[in-house]
Amino acid sequence: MKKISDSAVRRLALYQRFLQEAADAGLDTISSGDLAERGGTTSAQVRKDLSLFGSFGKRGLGYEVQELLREIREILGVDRTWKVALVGAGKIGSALFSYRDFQKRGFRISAAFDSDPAKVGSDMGGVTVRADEEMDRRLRDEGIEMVIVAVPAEAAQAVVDRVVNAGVRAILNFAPVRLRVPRGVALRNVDLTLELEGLSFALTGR
Amino acid sequence: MKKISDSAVRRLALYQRFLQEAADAGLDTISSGDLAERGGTTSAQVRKDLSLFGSFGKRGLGYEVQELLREIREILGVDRTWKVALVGAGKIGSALFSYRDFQKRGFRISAAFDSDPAKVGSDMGGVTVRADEEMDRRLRDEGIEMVIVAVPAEAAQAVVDRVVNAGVRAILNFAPVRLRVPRGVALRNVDLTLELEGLSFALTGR
DNA sequence: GGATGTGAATGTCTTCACAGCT
DNA sequence: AGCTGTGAAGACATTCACATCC
Repeated sequence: MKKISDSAVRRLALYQRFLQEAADAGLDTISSGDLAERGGTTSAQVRKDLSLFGSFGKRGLGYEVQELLREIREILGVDRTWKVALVGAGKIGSALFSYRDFQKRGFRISAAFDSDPAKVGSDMGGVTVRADEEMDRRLRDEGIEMVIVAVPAEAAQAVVDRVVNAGVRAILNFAPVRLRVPRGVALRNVDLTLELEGLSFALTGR
Repeated sequence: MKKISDSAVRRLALYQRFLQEAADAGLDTISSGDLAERGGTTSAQVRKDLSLFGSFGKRGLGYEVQELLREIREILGVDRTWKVALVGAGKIGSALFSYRDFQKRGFRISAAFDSDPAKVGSDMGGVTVRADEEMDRRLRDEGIEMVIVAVPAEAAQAVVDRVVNAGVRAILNFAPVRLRVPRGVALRNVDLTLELEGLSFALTGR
Protein backbone atom coordinates (compact mmCIF):
# COMPACT_ATOMS: atom_id res chain seq x y z
CA MET A 1 0.00 0.00 0.00
CA LYS A 2 1.82 2.98 -1.43
CA LYS A 3 1.34 6.35 0.14
CA ILE A 4 -0.90 8.57 -1.92
CA SER A 5 -0.87 12.28 -1.30
CA ASP A 6 -3.98 14.12 -0.34
CA SER A 7 -3.77 16.36 -3.37
CA ALA A 8 -3.55 13.35 -5.65
CA VAL A 9 -6.75 11.97 -4.15
CA ARG A 10 -8.47 15.31 -4.64
CA ARG A 11 -7.45 15.36 -8.25
CA LEU A 12 -8.65 11.82 -8.78
CA ALA A 13 -12.06 12.82 -7.48
CA LEU A 14 -12.04 15.71 -9.93
CA TYR A 15 -11.07 13.49 -12.83
CA GLN A 16 -13.94 11.26 -11.89
CA ARG A 17 -16.30 14.19 -12.18
CA PHE A 18 -14.98 15.18 -15.59
CA LEU A 19 -15.13 11.63 -16.81
CA GLN A 20 -18.74 11.49 -15.74
CA GLU A 21 -19.41 14.61 -17.77
CA ALA A 22 -17.54 13.19 -20.72
CA ALA A 23 -19.53 9.98 -20.43
CA ASP A 24 -22.78 11.93 -20.29
CA ALA A 25 -21.65 13.79 -23.39
CA GLY A 26 -21.19 10.45 -25.09
CA LEU A 27 -17.42 10.61 -25.51
CA ASP A 28 -15.62 7.32 -25.98
CA THR A 29 -12.05 8.30 -25.24
CA ILE A 30 -10.31 11.16 -23.49
CA SER A 31 -6.67 12.19 -23.30
CA SER A 32 -4.66 13.22 -20.28
CA GLY A 33 -4.53 16.68 -21.86
CA ASP A 34 -8.32 16.94 -21.92
CA LEU A 35 -8.60 15.88 -18.32
CA ALA A 36 -5.83 18.27 -17.35
CA GLU A 37 -7.45 21.26 -18.97
CA ARG A 38 -10.70 20.78 -17.13
CA GLY A 39 -8.98 20.16 -13.85
CA GLY A 40 -6.62 23.09 -14.03
CA THR A 41 -3.54 20.91 -14.03
CA THR A 42 -1.11 19.44 -16.56
CA SER A 43 -1.26 16.32 -18.67
CA ALA A 44 1.87 14.98 -17.01
CA GLN A 45 0.22 15.38 -13.62
CA VAL A 46 -2.82 13.45 -14.77
CA ARG A 47 -0.70 10.62 -16.09
CA LYS A 48 1.40 10.51 -12.92
CA ASP A 49 -1.70 10.42 -10.77
CA LEU A 50 -3.18 7.56 -12.74
CA SER A 51 0.11 5.70 -12.91
CA LEU A 52 0.04 5.43 -9.14
CA PHE A 53 -2.65 2.83 -9.58
CA GLY A 54 -1.97 1.21 -12.90
CA SER A 55 -1.82 1.67 -16.65
CA PHE A 56 -5.27 2.47 -17.88
CA GLY A 57 -4.58 4.21 -21.17
CA LYS A 58 -3.70 3.21 -24.68
CA ARG A 59 -0.70 4.96 -26.21
CA GLY A 60 -1.56 7.10 -29.14
CA LEU A 61 -5.20 7.03 -28.17
CA GLY A 62 -5.88 8.13 -24.65
CA TYR A 63 -8.20 6.60 -22.08
CA GLU A 64 -11.43 4.81 -22.64
CA VAL A 65 -13.92 6.96 -20.75
CA GLN A 66 -16.14 4.25 -19.32
CA GLU A 67 -13.23 2.08 -18.34
CA LEU A 68 -11.26 4.84 -16.64
CA LEU A 69 -14.37 6.03 -14.87
CA ARG A 70 -14.95 2.56 -13.52
CA GLU A 71 -11.33 2.25 -12.41
CA ILE A 72 -11.28 5.58 -10.62
CA ARG A 73 -14.56 4.90 -8.90
CA GLU A 74 -13.15 1.65 -7.66
CA ILE A 75 -9.93 3.30 -6.52
CA LEU A 76 -11.82 5.96 -4.62
CA GLY A 77 -14.20 3.42 -3.23
CA VAL A 78 -17.22 5.25 -4.57
CA ASP A 79 -18.47 2.25 -6.50
CA ARG A 80 -20.73 1.51 -3.58
CA THR A 81 -22.99 3.26 -1.08
CA TRP A 82 -21.62 4.58 2.19
CA LYS A 83 -23.64 4.83 5.37
CA VAL A 84 -23.26 8.26 6.84
CA ALA A 85 -24.60 9.85 10.01
CA LEU A 86 -24.98 13.49 10.84
CA VAL A 87 -24.23 14.80 14.31
CA GLY A 88 -25.63 18.24 14.92
CA ALA A 89 -28.90 19.17 13.26
CA GLY A 90 -28.47 22.92 13.35
CA LYS A 91 -28.46 25.19 10.34
CA ILE A 92 -25.36 23.78 8.71
CA GLY A 93 -26.26 20.23 9.64
CA SER A 94 -29.71 20.36 8.10
CA ALA A 95 -28.38 22.04 5.00
CA LEU A 96 -25.91 19.20 4.60
CA PHE A 97 -28.60 16.68 5.23
CA SER A 98 -30.59 17.81 2.22
CA TYR A 99 -27.54 18.30 0.03
CA ARG A 100 -28.49 16.43 -3.10
CA ASP A 101 -25.00 15.65 -4.30
CA PHE A 102 -24.24 13.43 -1.33
CA GLN A 103 -27.11 11.13 -2.15
CA LYS A 104 -26.31 11.23 -5.83
CA ARG A 105 -22.71 10.26 -5.21
CA GLY A 106 -23.54 7.39 -2.95
CA PHE A 107 -23.28 8.95 0.47
CA ARG A 108 -26.49 8.13 2.26
CA ILE A 109 -27.18 9.99 5.46
CA SER A 110 -29.31 7.50 7.32
CA ALA A 111 -29.12 8.86 10.85
CA ALA A 112 -29.07 12.23 12.56
CA PHE A 113 -28.40 13.23 16.13
CA ASP A 114 -28.74 16.36 18.20
CA SER A 115 -28.51 17.24 21.86
CA ASP A 116 -31.26 19.85 21.64
CA PRO A 117 -34.53 18.27 22.88
CA ALA A 118 -36.42 20.67 20.66
CA LYS A 119 -34.90 19.06 17.60
CA VAL A 120 -35.08 15.46 18.75
CA GLY A 121 -37.96 13.62 17.14
CA SER A 122 -38.28 16.03 14.25
CA ASP A 123 -38.27 14.58 10.79
CA MET A 124 -35.64 15.46 8.22
CA GLY A 125 -36.61 14.00 4.90
CA GLY A 126 -37.51 10.59 6.23
CA VAL A 127 -34.88 10.44 8.92
CA THR A 128 -35.82 11.14 12.51
CA VAL A 129 -33.45 13.22 14.58
CA ARG A 130 -32.39 11.15 17.57
CA ALA A 131 -31.21 12.16 21.00
CA ASP A 132 -27.54 12.51 21.61
CA GLU A 133 -27.63 9.68 24.15
CA GLU A 134 -28.75 7.21 21.53
CA MET A 135 -25.90 8.04 19.25
CA ASP A 136 -23.25 5.56 20.34
CA ARG A 137 -25.58 2.60 20.22
CA ARG A 138 -27.22 3.54 16.94
CA LEU A 139 -23.95 4.22 15.18
CA ARG A 140 -23.01 0.62 15.81
CA ASP A 141 -26.42 -0.90 15.25
CA GLU A 142 -26.92 0.83 11.95
CA GLY A 143 -23.37 0.13 10.81
CA ILE A 144 -22.52 3.77 10.18
CA GLU A 145 -19.20 4.16 8.38
CA MET A 146 -18.75 7.92 8.21
CA VAL A 147 -19.88 10.76 10.41
CA ILE A 148 -20.37 14.40 9.59
CA VAL A 149 -19.76 16.58 12.62
CA ALA A 150 -21.71 19.83 12.61
CA VAL A 151 -21.78 20.78 16.27
CA PRO A 152 -20.37 23.84 18.04
CA ALA A 153 -16.61 23.94 18.42
CA GLU A 154 -16.72 23.27 22.17
CA ALA A 155 -18.67 20.06 21.71
CA ALA A 156 -16.78 18.65 18.75
CA GLN A 157 -13.92 16.81 20.42
CA ALA A 158 -16.22 14.97 22.82
CA VAL A 159 -18.47 13.94 19.96
CA VAL A 160 -15.55 12.72 17.92
CA ASP A 161 -14.19 10.67 20.80
CA ARG A 162 -17.50 8.90 21.16
CA VAL A 163 -17.90 8.44 17.43
CA VAL A 164 -14.46 6.89 17.13
CA ASN A 165 -15.21 4.72 20.09
CA ALA A 166 -18.32 3.50 18.32
CA GLY A 167 -16.11 2.18 15.56
CA VAL A 168 -16.45 4.92 12.96
CA ARG A 169 -13.24 5.44 11.05
CA ALA A 170 -14.02 8.46 8.85
CA ILE A 171 -15.05 11.91 10.00
CA LEU A 172 -15.90 15.09 8.17
CA ASN A 173 -15.65 17.95 10.60
CA PHE A 174 -17.26 21.36 10.20
CA ALA A 175 -16.45 22.67 13.65
CA PRO A 176 -13.67 25.24 13.66
CA VAL A 177 -11.33 23.26 15.87
CA ARG A 178 -8.34 21.05 15.41
CA LEU A 179 -9.57 17.61 16.40
CA ARG A 180 -7.53 14.74 17.71
CA VAL A 181 -8.22 11.30 16.31
CA PRO A 182 -6.30 8.06 16.75
CA ARG A 183 -4.13 6.82 13.92
CA GLY A 184 -6.25 4.87 11.50
CA VAL A 185 -9.16 7.26 11.64
CA ALA A 186 -9.54 9.52 8.61
CA LEU A 187 -10.40 13.12 9.33
CA ARG A 188 -11.16 15.97 6.97
CA ASN A 189 -11.88 19.48 8.06
CA VAL A 190 -14.09 22.01 6.38
CA ASP A 191 -13.14 25.23 8.08
CA LEU A 192 -15.22 28.01 6.62
CA THR A 193 -13.71 30.91 8.50
CA LEU A 194 -10.25 29.70 7.58
CA GLU A 195 -11.20 29.90 3.92
CA LEU A 196 -12.42 33.45 4.21
CA GLU A 197 -9.26 34.36 6.08
CA GLY A 198 -7.29 32.90 3.21
CA LEU A 199 -9.16 35.18 0.85
CA SER A 200 -8.52 38.09 3.16
CA PHE A 201 -4.83 37.39 2.98
CA ALA A 202 -4.93 37.20 -0.79
CA LEU A 203 -6.63 40.57 -1.00
CA THR A 204 -4.37 42.14 1.58
CA GLY A 205 -1.41 40.84 -0.39
CA ARG A 206 1.84 40.67 1.37
CA MET B 1 6.00 40.54 -2.25
CA LYS B 2 7.29 37.05 -1.52
CA LYS B 3 5.24 34.09 -2.55
CA ILE B 4 3.56 32.48 0.41
CA SER B 5 2.22 28.98 0.09
CA ASP B 6 -1.39 28.22 0.66
CA SER B 7 -0.61 25.84 3.45
CA ALA B 8 1.44 28.49 5.23
CA VAL B 9 -1.54 30.84 5.12
CA ARG B 10 -3.80 28.14 6.49
CA ARG B 11 -1.42 27.55 9.35
CA LEU B 12 -1.18 31.24 10.12
CA ALA B 13 -4.94 31.39 10.41
CA LEU B 14 -4.76 28.48 12.82
CA TYR B 15 -2.05 30.10 14.91
CA GLN B 16 -4.25 33.15 15.10
CA ARG B 17 -7.02 31.04 16.54
CA PHE B 18 -4.74 29.47 19.15
CA LEU B 19 -3.31 32.82 20.08
CA GLN B 20 -6.82 34.10 20.63
CA GLU B 21 -7.48 31.17 22.94
CA ALA B 22 -4.22 31.79 24.75
CA ALA B 23 -5.09 35.45 25.09
CA ASP B 24 -8.51 34.57 26.47
CA ALA B 25 -6.82 32.26 28.92
CA GLY B 26 -4.69 35.18 30.05
CA LEU B 27 -1.34 33.89 28.85
CA ASP B 28 1.38 36.44 28.29
CA THR B 29 3.84 34.52 26.20
CA ILE B 30 3.74 31.39 24.10
CA SER B 31 6.46 29.32 22.48
CA SER B 32 6.64 27.93 18.97
CA GLY B 33 6.38 24.53 20.59
CA ASP B 34 3.08 25.40 22.25
CA LEU B 35 1.64 26.71 19.01
CA ALA B 36 2.90 23.68 17.13
CA GLU B 37 1.33 21.22 19.50
CA ARG B 38 -2.10 22.76 19.16
CA GLY B 39 -1.82 23.07 15.42
CA GLY B 40 -0.59 19.57 14.78
CA THR B 41 2.72 20.70 13.35
CA THR B 42 6.28 21.22 14.54
CA SER B 43 7.95 24.09 16.32
CA ALA B 44 10.35 24.54 13.41
CA GLN B 45 7.41 24.88 11.07
CA VAL B 46 5.86 27.55 13.24
CA ARG B 47 9.07 29.53 13.34
CA LYS B 48 9.58 29.18 9.59
CA ASP B 49 6.06 30.38 8.92
CA LEU B 50 6.45 33.40 11.13
CA SER B 51 9.90 34.18 9.80
CA LEU B 52 8.35 34.72 6.38
CA PHE B 53 6.98 37.96 7.75
CA GLY B 54 9.44 39.08 10.36
CA SER B 55 10.98 38.34 13.73
CA PHE B 56 8.32 38.53 16.34
CA GLY B 57 9.77 36.45 19.13
CA LYS B 58 12.30 36.87 21.89
CA ARG B 59 14.98 34.23 22.16
CA GLY B 60 14.80 32.28 25.35
CA LEU B 61 11.28 33.50 25.94
CA GLY B 62 8.91 32.86 23.08
CA TYR B 63 6.31 35.17 21.63
CA GLU B 64 4.32 37.82 23.38
CA VAL B 65 0.75 36.64 22.82
CA GLN B 66 -0.94 39.98 22.27
CA GLU B 67 1.78 41.25 20.01
CA LEU B 68 1.96 38.16 17.85
CA LEU B 69 -1.81 38.07 17.62
CA ARG B 70 -1.82 41.65 16.41
CA GLU B 71 0.89 40.93 13.86
CA ILE B 72 -0.81 37.86 12.45
CA ARG B 73 -4.14 39.59 12.23
CA GLU B 74 -2.49 42.34 10.28
CA ILE B 75 -0.69 39.89 8.01
CA LEU B 76 -3.91 38.04 7.27
CA GLY B 77 -5.77 41.28 6.85
CA VAL B 78 -8.34 40.34 9.46
CA ASP B 79 -7.69 43.45 11.54
CA ARG B 80 -10.65 45.00 9.80
CA THR B 81 -14.16 44.18 8.62
CA TRP B 82 -14.79 42.74 5.17
CA LYS B 83 -17.93 43.33 3.18
CA VAL B 84 -19.26 40.04 1.93
CA ALA B 85 -22.21 39.16 -0.25
CA LEU B 86 -23.98 35.86 -0.60
CA VAL B 87 -25.21 34.62 -3.95
CA GLY B 88 -27.72 31.82 -3.68
CA ALA B 89 -30.07 31.79 -0.72
CA GLY B 90 -30.88 28.10 -0.74
CA LYS B 91 -30.27 25.71 2.13
CA ILE B 92 -26.51 26.03 2.19
CA GLY B 93 -26.60 29.75 1.49
CA SER B 94 -28.94 30.55 4.35
CA ALA B 95 -26.99 28.34 6.71
CA LEU B 96 -23.85 30.26 5.83
CA PHE B 97 -25.66 33.52 6.23
CA SER B 98 -26.42 32.84 9.86
CA TYR B 99 -23.05 31.30 10.60
CA ARG B 100 -21.96 33.13 13.70
CA ASP B 101 -18.23 32.78 13.25
CA PHE B 102 -18.20 34.88 10.09
CA GLN B 103 -19.61 37.86 11.89
CA LYS B 104 -17.37 37.28 14.87
CA ARG B 105 -14.27 37.16 12.72
CA GLY B 106 -15.07 40.32 10.83
CA PHE B 107 -16.79 38.95 7.74
CA ARG B 108 -20.05 40.82 7.43
CA ILE B 109 -22.55 39.47 4.96
CA SER B 110 -24.40 42.62 4.01
CA ALA B 111 -26.15 41.51 0.85
CA ALA B 112 -27.82 38.38 -0.49
CA PHE B 113 -29.09 37.50 -3.93
CA ASP B 114 -31.19 34.76 -5.44
CA SER B 115 -32.80 34.11 -8.78
CA ASP B 116 -35.84 32.43 -7.25
CA PRO B 117 -38.70 34.99 -7.09
CA ALA B 118 -40.11 33.11 -4.11
CA LYS B 119 -37.02 33.98 -2.10
CA VAL B 120 -36.58 37.55 -3.30
CA GLY B 121 -37.80 40.04 -0.77
CA SER B 122 -37.58 37.66 2.15
CA ASP B 123 -35.64 38.80 5.17
CA MET B 124 -32.55 37.01 6.43
CA GLY B 125 -31.55 38.45 9.76
CA GLY B 126 -31.88 42.05 8.70
CA VAL B 127 -30.72 41.60 5.13
CA THR B 128 -33.26 41.46 2.34
CA VAL B 129 -32.73 38.91 -0.39
CA ARG B 130 -32.49 40.79 -3.68
CA ALA B 131 -33.23 39.69 -7.20
CA ASP B 132 -30.45 38.30 -9.29
CA GLU B 133 -30.76 41.20 -11.75
CA GLU B 134 -29.88 43.71 -9.08
CA MET B 135 -26.71 41.92 -8.16
CA ASP B 136 -24.18 43.55 -10.44
CA ARG B 137 -25.22 47.09 -9.54
CA ARG B 138 -25.51 46.44 -5.83
CA LEU B 139 -22.17 44.68 -5.57
CA ARG B 140 -20.57 47.87 -6.83
CA ASP B 141 -22.77 50.29 -4.95
CA GLU B 142 -22.31 48.56 -1.63
CA GLY B 143 -18.59 48.09 -2.16
CA ILE B 144 -18.70 44.33 -1.71
CA GLU B 145 -15.21 42.84 -1.46
CA MET B 146 -15.87 39.11 -1.25
CA VAL B 147 -18.62 36.91 -2.56
CA ILE B 148 -19.79 33.52 -1.37
CA VAL B 149 -21.21 31.49 -4.23
CA ALA B 150 -23.85 28.97 -3.16
CA VAL B 151 -25.75 28.34 -6.37
CA PRO B 152 -26.20 25.12 -8.36
CA ALA B 153 -23.19 23.93 -10.30
CA GLU B 154 -24.67 24.85 -13.67
CA ALA B 155 -25.19 28.47 -12.65
CA ALA B 156 -21.90 29.05 -10.88
CA GLN B 157 -19.60 30.06 -13.72
CA ALA B 158 -22.03 32.67 -15.04
CA VAL B 159 -22.45 34.11 -11.56
CA VAL B 160 -18.72 34.27 -11.05
CA ASP B 161 -18.14 36.00 -14.37
CA ARG B 162 -20.60 38.71 -13.39
CA VAL B 163 -19.22 39.01 -9.89
CA VAL B 164 -15.69 39.43 -11.19
CA ASN B 165 -16.94 41.92 -13.69
CA ALA B 166 -18.49 43.90 -10.86
CA GLY B 167 -15.03 44.32 -9.39
CA VAL B 168 -15.02 41.62 -6.73
CA ARG B 169 -11.62 40.01 -6.34
CA ALA B 170 -12.25 37.24 -3.82
CA ILE B 171 -14.66 34.35 -4.16
CA LEU B 172 -15.57 31.45 -1.93
CA ASN B 173 -17.24 28.81 -4.04
CA PHE B 174 -19.48 26.02 -2.76
CA ALA B 175 -20.65 24.77 -6.14
CA PRO B 176 -19.05 21.48 -7.16
CA VAL B 177 -17.39 22.83 -10.27
CA ARG B 178 -13.97 24.00 -11.26
CA LEU B 179 -14.42 27.72 -11.88
CA ARG B 180 -12.37 29.92 -14.13
CA VAL B 181 -11.34 33.30 -12.81
CA PRO B 182 -8.91 35.84 -14.24
CA ARG B 183 -5.49 36.19 -12.69
CA GLY B 184 -5.68 38.53 -9.75
CA VAL B 185 -8.94 37.10 -8.47
CA ALA B 186 -8.64 34.88 -5.42
CA LEU B 187 -10.76 31.76 -5.45
CA ARG B 188 -11.27 29.11 -2.82
CA ASN B 189 -13.41 26.07 -3.25
CA VAL B 190 -15.35 24.20 -0.62
CA ASP B 191 -16.21 20.98 -2.34
CA LEU B 192 -18.21 18.86 0.05
CA THR B 193 -18.59 15.76 -2.07
CA LEU B 194 -14.87 15.82 -2.80
CA GLU B 195 -14.20 15.66 0.92
CA LEU B 196 -16.42 12.66 1.43
CA GLU B 197 -14.80 10.98 -1.54
CA GLY B 198 -11.45 11.60 0.11
CA LEU B 199 -12.73 9.81 3.20
CA SER B 200 -14.05 7.02 1.05
CA PHE B 201 -10.59 6.57 -0.40
CA ALA B 202 -9.03 6.54 3.03
CA LEU B 203 -11.40 3.80 4.16
CA THR B 204 -11.02 1.81 1.00
CA GLY B 205 -7.28 2.00 1.44
CA ARG B 206 -5.21 1.30 -1.60
C1' DG C 1 19.26 28.18 30.23
C1' DG C 2 16.04 28.39 26.86
C1' DA C 3 13.73 29.46 22.72
C1' DT C 4 14.24 31.97 18.43
C1' DG C 5 15.72 32.51 13.57
C1' DT C 6 17.79 30.39 9.70
C1' DG C 7 21.12 28.00 6.41
C1' DA C 8 21.61 23.32 5.10
C1' DA C 9 19.70 18.78 4.50
C1' DT C 10 16.07 16.15 3.57
C1' DG C 11 11.70 14.87 1.82
C1' DT C 12 7.75 15.45 -1.20
C1' DC C 13 5.35 16.94 -5.19
C1' DT C 14 5.40 18.62 -9.91
C1' DT C 15 7.23 19.22 -14.44
C1' DC C 16 10.18 17.74 -18.19
C1' DA C 17 11.34 14.99 -21.84
C1' DC C 18 11.49 10.96 -24.25
C1' DA C 19 11.35 5.92 -25.03
C1' DG C 20 7.82 2.74 -26.07
C1' DC C 21 3.22 1.21 -27.68
C1' DT C 22 -0.81 1.35 -30.64
C1' DA D 1 1.85 10.27 -35.75
C1' DG D 2 0.00 10.50 -31.28
C1' DC D 3 -0.39 9.88 -26.53
C1' DT D 4 0.88 7.15 -22.64
C1' DG D 5 4.00 5.81 -18.84
C1' DT D 6 7.99 6.95 -16.28
C1' DG D 7 12.81 7.87 -14.88
C1' DA D 8 15.31 12.12 -14.09
C1' DA D 9 15.35 16.98 -13.07
C1' DG D 10 13.54 20.68 -10.88
C1' DA D 11 10.71 23.22 -7.65
C1' DC D 12 8.78 23.50 -3.38
C1' DA D 13 7.91 22.43 1.52
C1' DT D 14 9.36 20.51 5.78
C1' DT D 15 12.63 19.15 9.19
C1' DC D 16 17.17 19.38 11.29
C1' DA D 17 20.52 21.45 13.93
C1' DC D 18 22.92 25.07 15.72
C1' DA D 19 24.68 29.80 16.24
C1' DT D 20 22.52 33.72 18.27
C1' DC D 21 20.47 36.43 21.47
C1' DC D 22 17.44 37.52 25.63
